[in-house]
Formats: sequence, structure tokens, C-alpha cells
Amino acid sequence: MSSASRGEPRLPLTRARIVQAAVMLADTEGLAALSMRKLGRSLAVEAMSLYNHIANKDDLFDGMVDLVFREVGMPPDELGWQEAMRQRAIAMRDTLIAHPWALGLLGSRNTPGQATLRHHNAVLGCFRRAGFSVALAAHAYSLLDSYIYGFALEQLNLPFNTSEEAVGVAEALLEQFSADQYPYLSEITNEYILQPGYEYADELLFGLNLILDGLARLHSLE
Amino acid sequence: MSSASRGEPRLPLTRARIVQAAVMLADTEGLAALSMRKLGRSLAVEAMSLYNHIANKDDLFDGMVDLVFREVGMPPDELGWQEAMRQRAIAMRDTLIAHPWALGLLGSRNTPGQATLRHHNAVLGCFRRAGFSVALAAHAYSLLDSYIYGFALEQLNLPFNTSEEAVGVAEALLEQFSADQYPYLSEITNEYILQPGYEYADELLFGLNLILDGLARLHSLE
DNA sequence: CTGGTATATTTACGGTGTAAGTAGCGGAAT
DNA sequence: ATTCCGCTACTTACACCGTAAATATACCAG
Repeated sequence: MSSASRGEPRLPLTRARIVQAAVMLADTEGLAALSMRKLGRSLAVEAMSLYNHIANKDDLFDGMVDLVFREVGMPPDELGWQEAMRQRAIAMRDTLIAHPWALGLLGSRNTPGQATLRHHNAVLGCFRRAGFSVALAAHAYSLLDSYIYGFALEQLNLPFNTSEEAVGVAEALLEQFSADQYPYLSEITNEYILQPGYEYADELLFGLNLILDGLARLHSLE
Repeated sequence: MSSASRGEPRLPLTRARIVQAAVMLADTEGLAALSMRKLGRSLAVEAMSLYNHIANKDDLFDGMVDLVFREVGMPPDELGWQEAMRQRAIAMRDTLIAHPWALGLLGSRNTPGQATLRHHNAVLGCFRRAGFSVALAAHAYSLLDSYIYGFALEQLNLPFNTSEEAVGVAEALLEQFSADQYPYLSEITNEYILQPGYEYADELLFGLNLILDGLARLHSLE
């Protein structure tokens, strides 16, 4: 009554607000640093207050994963299945890189969530409307998603992010062992990774093109 | 002196023994249940005694990952690069499934470890000796490993292990939403996953063959 | 037997997720 | 206007975690 006639003196806690704050906290400080106490602090609230809106930490994780999947979205269908799948793959990879904790969380979820179901349905629909058989669509779906997830995992695991950092890490690695101990590792480091302009993120397109070409070939034989 | 003249009354703690016990504990009870206290108990020792042989829990993780990579091994080179890579992929997948905690741990390690370096060197060597250029070997290496890791991740994420469990889960899923809400998901579930003999693990070979074929095609053009 | 060294244990600290109980507040009904 | 209810937030408490620091124990060389 004193601060405002009908306004919100402090906007109330919501499941959506909690999940969003958790995503931001995990993005900036890492999933390990995301504790209920810290999450509460970031919302100016005690930890136990969060339990009025989420069942437990696992429920919070479910919400975070769902929010990530909503962020990926789907490209328009008019592009044709190849271009649509290419853009989806890149969007998915970028999102997984932007939220490094998401990949590790995907595994532990067993309740798919609405955004996840919508996404999978859209991908399968893209193949089916392009004339893929059910079996080939299933194969294609598994292959593409496995590649995207695995690629994101590998990109996240790299001890460097920029091309400059890569040089430092690679040189440090080369000093740890003699060139004849791991000759092929030394070779690829010197002749490929240390070359100017190298960016591991670009590697995604090679596999993506190879896979899409292979799928197109199989599709044309059906 | 009383129990045995020169024998070990209790065989002494070793880094190797600790790491092996940690792997077994993580296999049976999950990585989250692997605490220093439980690990010590499984070795009939107090938790703090472990720190005489490992620096900290991260060091323990390094050892566990190294042991996993040693377990994968490499097939003989005489098979030709395609068959060698096929067998390696399957062995890697099987190992990652046998140690479900390993994939999540790979990411956080930044000290490669001897077995890891040997493995990567062997894979690259297989391509190079088969006549692959350095660039194509790098592409192939990234593509194959991304696919294998991603496939293992997806297989581990499945809420079922056997074909029978899949039926139950799929049916429960179908009941959660109407068939017209996610039509393509319903379709693939009914006409593919619920068909007798379906095993997701078999799906690995489809992508593997497609990728190896694509690599062979590019290799022949070089 | 003596001393030194490596290994094992005890204790302690600040963190975690969350169960259980308590306090306060807004709106509805009397 | 007052009473009550239901929801939200807070406080307290517990068992567990990784591990620093100090202490106790066991072995082996001299």
C-alpha cells in the first residue's frame, strides 16, 4: 500500500523466472556452481523458497533443457530437406556451445518435455514430407543427431576456443612428447592445426555435407 | 611379523588399485555415488588414505578415463582402413556403454593421458598409411569420433535397454499425447520402434557404413 | 634398538540438497 | 472490520560431500 497502489513491490517468483535465472547462472559460472543457495541469492530469495515452484533440482534441470530446445527452433520447410537440416544442425550446435552444460544434462533427463517432442516431430516430418521412407527417416534422424551431439561434445572438450589459443595449446602439447613418440599426432598438429586460419568449429560442415550427400544418394535409390 | 613372515597381510594401496576400484564403483553405482568415503570403504581404508596416492578427485578421474581408453585398444592394421575403423568404432561404442560415466568425464579432462594420445596417434596413422592426405585424415578423424561419441551419448540416453523395455516406454509415450499432436513421432514409434527385433544399438552400423563409404569416395578422388 | 620415512587415521571446515516446521501476507467470507 | 484460509517465503536441521591439517602407526636402514 505504501510503495505503489497496485504495482508489484517485488515481482513474484515463478517457475519460468527460476529456470531462466538457473540457465544464466549455469552459463556464466558453470553447472557445478549452480546450487540452490546461489540460485536463490541471484533471485534475492532464500534457497528453500524455490521449492514452492519446482519439485527438486532434477525438475529444475528438466526446465532448463526444455528452454534450450525451444531456443533451437526449426528453419522453414521451404528450403528443402538438405538446407533445412543443414541450418538445423548449425543452430543446434551453436545452442549447445552457448550452453555448455546442456549436453551433459540431456543424458540424465527421461521426461522428454514439450519442446523436445515438437523438435523431433518437426525433423521427422521434414524427412517424411521430402519422400523419405519411415525406416530411412529413422536412420537419418539417428545419424544426424548423433553427429551433431558428438561434434558439440568434441568442440566443448577442446582446451581452446580461439585460433590463437589453439596455437599455444598445440605447442605446449608438442613439447610434452618427442615427435617420434606420436609421429602422426605431431604431423597433424604441425601441418594442420597450427596452420593459420584453423578453426575446429568449421569442421562441422565437412561431416554435415558428407552425411547429407550420403542420405541424398540413399534417398534417390528408394 | 605375526601373520606372515614376508607376505602382505593386506595388499598395499596403489594408484592403480584405487583407480580400478573407482571404475568398478562407478560402473555399478553410478558416478554420482562415487565418493571418496565410499571408495575408501570399498578398499577397506579411510577416505583420506587415498590422498597418499592420488592428488585429488580430478586426478582420480584422469586415471579412470585413461583406463577406459586403454580398454578400447586398436584392431590390427592389416584389415585395411575401412574394416579397422569399423571395428574400432564398435569397440569404442561398446566401451563407452559399458562405462556410462566415461562420456561425461571425457569433457572435463584437459590432460590427455598416455593411452589417449596413443589411441589418437594410431587412428591418424591408420588413415595416413592408407594414403589419406593430412587434411582428409583430420576431417575423417573428427567426423568418425563425433559420430561415435554422439551415438554412444544417444544410446545411453535412451530410457530403455532391451527391445522389450522399448515397447513399454514407447507405448507409455504414445499415451501421453494424441496421435495428431506429434504425427511423425507417432508414426515412427508405431511403424519402426515397436516393430519386433528393433534394437537401437544396431543403428550404429547404418551411419558407420554411410560415413566410411563417403570417406572412401573422397579418398578415391584425391 | 633408533631414527626416518611413508602410509593410514582422526578431526575439522565450509559446502551441498532438501525435509520439516514456522511466520507473514493477500484475498474472500462472515 | 474481522476472521480465516491458502500460498509463499523463511529458518532450522540433517546427512553427506571434498579435502586441509595434524596426528598416529608401521616398516626398513643403520
